[in-house]
Amino acid sequence: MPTSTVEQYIKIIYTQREHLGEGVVPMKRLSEAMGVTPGTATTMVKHLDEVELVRYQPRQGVLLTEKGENLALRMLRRHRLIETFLEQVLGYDWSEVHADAERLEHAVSDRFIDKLEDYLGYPEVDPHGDPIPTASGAIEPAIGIPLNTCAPGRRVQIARLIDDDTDFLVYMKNSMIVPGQDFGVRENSAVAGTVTIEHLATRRVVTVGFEPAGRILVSEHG
Amino acid sequence: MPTSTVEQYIKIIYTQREHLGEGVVPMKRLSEAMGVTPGTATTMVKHLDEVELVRYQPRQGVLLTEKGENLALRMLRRHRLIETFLEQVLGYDWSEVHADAERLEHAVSDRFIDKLEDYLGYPEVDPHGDPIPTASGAIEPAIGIPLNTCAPGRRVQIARLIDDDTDFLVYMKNSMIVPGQDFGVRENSAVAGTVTIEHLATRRVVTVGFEPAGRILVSEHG
DNA sequence: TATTATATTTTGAGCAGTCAAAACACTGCG
DNA sequence: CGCAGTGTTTTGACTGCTCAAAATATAATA
Ligand SMILES: [Mn+2]
Ligand SMILES: [Mn+2]
Ligand SMILES: [Mn+2]
Ligand SMILES: [Mn+2]
Repeated sequence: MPTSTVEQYIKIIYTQREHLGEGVVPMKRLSEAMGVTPGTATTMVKHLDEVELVRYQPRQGVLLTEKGENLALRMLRRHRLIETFLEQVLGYDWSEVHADAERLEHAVSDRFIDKLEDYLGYPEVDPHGDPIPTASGAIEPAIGIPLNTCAPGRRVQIARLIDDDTDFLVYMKNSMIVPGQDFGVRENSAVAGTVTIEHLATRRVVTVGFEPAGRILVSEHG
Repeated sequence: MPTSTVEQYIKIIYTQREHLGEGVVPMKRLSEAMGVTPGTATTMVKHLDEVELVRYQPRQGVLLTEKGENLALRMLRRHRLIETFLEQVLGYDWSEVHADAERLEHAVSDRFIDKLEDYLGYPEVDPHGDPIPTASGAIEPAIGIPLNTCAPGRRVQIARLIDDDTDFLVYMKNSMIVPGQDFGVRENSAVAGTVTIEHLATRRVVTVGFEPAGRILVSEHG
């Protein structure tokens, strides 16, 4: 059985790879996402290669094997079902759900997760809009396009927020930027590096920087 | 913050001490309950003494300090609320609840536990009849007297079962010996080393050995 | 092409927790 | 008292994970 540390590395490699869109995950990126020195990540990744969870190309980076991908999806499933439970059942604030899930995901059994999923009524996405893999490892393609690619005049609905950073989530929540809310794009200025949107229900206008706007995923409609 | 290992040692020292009734907990007992060699327990206990969680008397045994007792009660609270959740909400079988709680108790936050307690409606005992400490560390004295001290003719109600061993619990459950059930004591023979009781609702008769009968705690009534 | 900056790997060390086995210290007899 | 049995502590070693800092490779720039 993999240790919690191994589980965490594998999950991070999966999500970083998703972030990147293509290619291998370089060590700098991995070590930063893990909060660990680069040397530590190198050592670990060599070990993960030994046990066939990743393929490690020295001086290039790392990729999940089939086996690694399965483990990653199992972890994502755990993480997201736990988040859903914390929010919907225990009444956690939407933005404080992440830290607790980060630890619980390594302590629960498969039995726990399957019963929890049943109790929750087989939700398809977690509170941040991320899709929840099934017990067999199937996952819906994550929906949404980055807000910073949307032209002025479009109407959009918030679909997902990348949920790594609590401060980011708190800020977005205070600005009504949560999954399901409808906005109109007012301005999208590459030179100014900002995107301005208006919350349709409250007419409230918010301006966010280009980088954070990339972590707000929306579906265009209308 | 204490590690999970430290949490586990402290919790075990508390429950072993409770089992013993009085005096210090000797190393053999501790190491067996922890599933660890005696040398390991000695090393650990010296460290726990350093950080003021226990008082260690070499060649005698170990006792919790005030600080250690607080931690123990916090762990017991976690363990028992989690067990209650697994049984009442997720629908775990009464006898398979323990193993999962054993890991989860080290991964949950205080926020989690307090919200869970609220969600469960502030239960007073867990599925095995063990009292649940409050957030401030208060605990009801454990109720019940050992079944092997009950005279023939008495009517008793099952109050608690010592929940360390799954096989024990499964057997008791199959014999209707679960908290809340009423029995009549038919025989209590020190020479034979057995106690025979009859389940009043079904007239079913069960005989158990003296040692296991000591782990069945009942309240006499009627 | 030579130089510099950056990413990566290697090396040596440390911490928490564990075991096996040897050394030691107390029973309680005979 | 002396000795055996049992419980306890000590010692040396190992695993998993980590860091700091030195060594090395690659990419970028002048
Ligand atoms: Mn995690
Ligand atoms: Mn999420
Ligand atoms: Mn435990
Ligand atoms: Mn219990």
